Amino acid sequence: MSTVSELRITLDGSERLVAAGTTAGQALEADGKTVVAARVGGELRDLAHPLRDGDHVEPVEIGSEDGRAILRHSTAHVMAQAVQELFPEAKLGIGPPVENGFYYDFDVAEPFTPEDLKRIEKRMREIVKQGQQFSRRAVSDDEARAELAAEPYKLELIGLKGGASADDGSSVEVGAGQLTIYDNLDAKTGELCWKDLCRGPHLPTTRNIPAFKLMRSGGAYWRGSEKNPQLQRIYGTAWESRERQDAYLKMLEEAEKRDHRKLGVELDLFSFPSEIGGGLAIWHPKGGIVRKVMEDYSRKRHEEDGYEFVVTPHLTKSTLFEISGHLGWYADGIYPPMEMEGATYYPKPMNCPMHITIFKARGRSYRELPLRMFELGTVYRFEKSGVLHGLTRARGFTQDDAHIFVAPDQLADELASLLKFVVGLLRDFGLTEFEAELSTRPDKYVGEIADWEKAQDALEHALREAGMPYVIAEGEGAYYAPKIDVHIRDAIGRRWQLSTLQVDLQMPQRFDMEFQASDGTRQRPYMIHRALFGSVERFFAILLEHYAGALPPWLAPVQVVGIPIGDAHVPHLEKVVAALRARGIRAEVDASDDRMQKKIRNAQKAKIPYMLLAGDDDVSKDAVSFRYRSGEQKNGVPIDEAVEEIVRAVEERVQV
RNA sequence: GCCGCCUUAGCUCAGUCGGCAGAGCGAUUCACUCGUAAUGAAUAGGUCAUCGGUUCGAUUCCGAUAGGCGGCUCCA
Repeated sequence: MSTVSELRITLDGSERLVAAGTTAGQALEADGKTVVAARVGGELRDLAHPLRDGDHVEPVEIGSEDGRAILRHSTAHVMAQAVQELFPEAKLGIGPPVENGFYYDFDVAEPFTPEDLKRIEKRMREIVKQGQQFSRRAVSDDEARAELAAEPYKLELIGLKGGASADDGSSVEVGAGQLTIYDNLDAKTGELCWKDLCRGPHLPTTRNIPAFKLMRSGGAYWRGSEKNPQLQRIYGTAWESRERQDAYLKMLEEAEKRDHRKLGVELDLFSFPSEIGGGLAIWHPKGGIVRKVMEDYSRKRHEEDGYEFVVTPHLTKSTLFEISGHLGWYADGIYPPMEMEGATYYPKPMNCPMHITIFKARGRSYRELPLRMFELGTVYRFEKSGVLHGLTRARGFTQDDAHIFVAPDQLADELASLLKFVVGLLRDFGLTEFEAELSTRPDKYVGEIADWEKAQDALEHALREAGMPYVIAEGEGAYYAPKIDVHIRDAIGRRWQLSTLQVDLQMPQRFDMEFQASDGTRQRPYMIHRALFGSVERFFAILLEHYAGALPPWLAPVQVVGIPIGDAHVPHLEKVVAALRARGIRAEVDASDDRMQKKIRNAQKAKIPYMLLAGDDDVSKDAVSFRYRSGEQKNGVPIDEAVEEIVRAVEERVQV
């Protein structure tokens, strides 16, 4: 190898000559605060990485996606250092960056307490202040084993090298190539303070961590498997500025306030009484009416779009789920069987076999296709107690489930129109941001590749027709079908998976479905599974959180409350409310003996869209005065006009 | 299901270093009749989650069970 005194590098697209031995950080003139790492030849590197002739160098800013991941990973190191200083017996698991933060797993005898977290965080702040340097050092496997002899989990990772996966986070610690250890060096003396097996890169020093906070701790299985020992995981967050961190914490606070379980109690919508059982909700009148409005609207739209309505029982003999294969593959999620008169019955976990049975009830002609069956079908799935989460993860719920049977040549068009239908309906509920995922054939699949490709092409065609942004999730499809999942973003930026469209290549075959084609031959239909809300309960919960409980008028359980200034004004308001009810508006008069101000407060807390006040002035003019949720008011509105305003808002499904 | 934390009135929570418990809101009743976020007063309401142990005595300490919450795993 010849020694060169100058290197030719490409910096942000333009060529430059720099002295031999120049680091990425020097070339980028990085101060370590804004630019915290470099991308050299497409790979993320420390700023201290020495450049070679021909390198392409780009800066990585701390606020970028990569920059934040590096910041969070470095913060995880600082946390692990603090933990091992305070708990010398703690063994290290892994500590990767994750969305919005990072975690590190530790094997400790006693789980961490909130007080422990405070002590750890305090020690971390000291380490950050010390400005310890993150220093990279390449080691051989044997050297690493010797240095980390006291870290059994790290030794296991060394053994895994190459096989490390992004799934369990282990790839953060060991890459496929050379092992590296990061030493934390004292800023003044250069003395070794701590070290960790790590692929990097890292921030230049701990002082480059602008803001962080420990969030919570909990148990976590080593490498994500129930069979492995349980470690203690500490979660933290870290950001490029105090402001960004505060905004994130505020978002979490806001999310907590919007928690549908909390709003469900406050607004008297639903509950999960323990005497009924975990994951089984009862709907109170106020929640029940919202549900009814949602379901009615869904039915109306389905009717307009050519669906047929079917109803199927909640229990079925085992036969259907034996044919479908669910009893073999998903037995864990199915409630235990009931034996009756020599037969075995199950509560149904899905509706599709029932709908297929309806298809098969008689011979079908190509003239009937596409045949679209819709049912608000209640299903029961056994979910482990630890996973239940309000209405979003329940044991009994109602799917807005449709199964569409098409001739093969109808698939593409049907999918395209389905997707438009889905988006249209979601928009009507006030959701505006959609993203889709197209999940393709997984490694373990059934069926013919040609069929898979045809189905995938049809799904992709549908996405383009609908103009929906999408990403391809390679290999993420179900074993029996590719699918489109539609995600929405709610008012505070959270992503929720909602609708799903699956092209099923298996069920028609398993159930030996067929229709008679125009040429008299019998052919197998394609089947599309389509849930739009996913489940009515879950969608309700998402809407409630999206709107923070302040549902738009068309969905609000009580749309109008009449508030009299004094008792004498009650009859006047009753007249107004009667006029509203005649137009289908859910309105009532608050004739309780609270003071008017208290009634306003109550209505405001109940997030009622319209308060209509009336005193002597209004009565004399045959008018009412509006108070909106915003606190704005509009006085002396003639009754007819007031009714029209409210009816219009409900009909147009606008938010107010 | 696993790890941790929690469970006191309908709701939100205080409290008892072991001596049979309190507030606010809500509910009920009475008075007040009021112009845009809480009128005042009175009353009712609790086997302190359940079961067992320690103790002269347990809501309080210990154990088990159930339910909830945060993670993990899972999510057809």
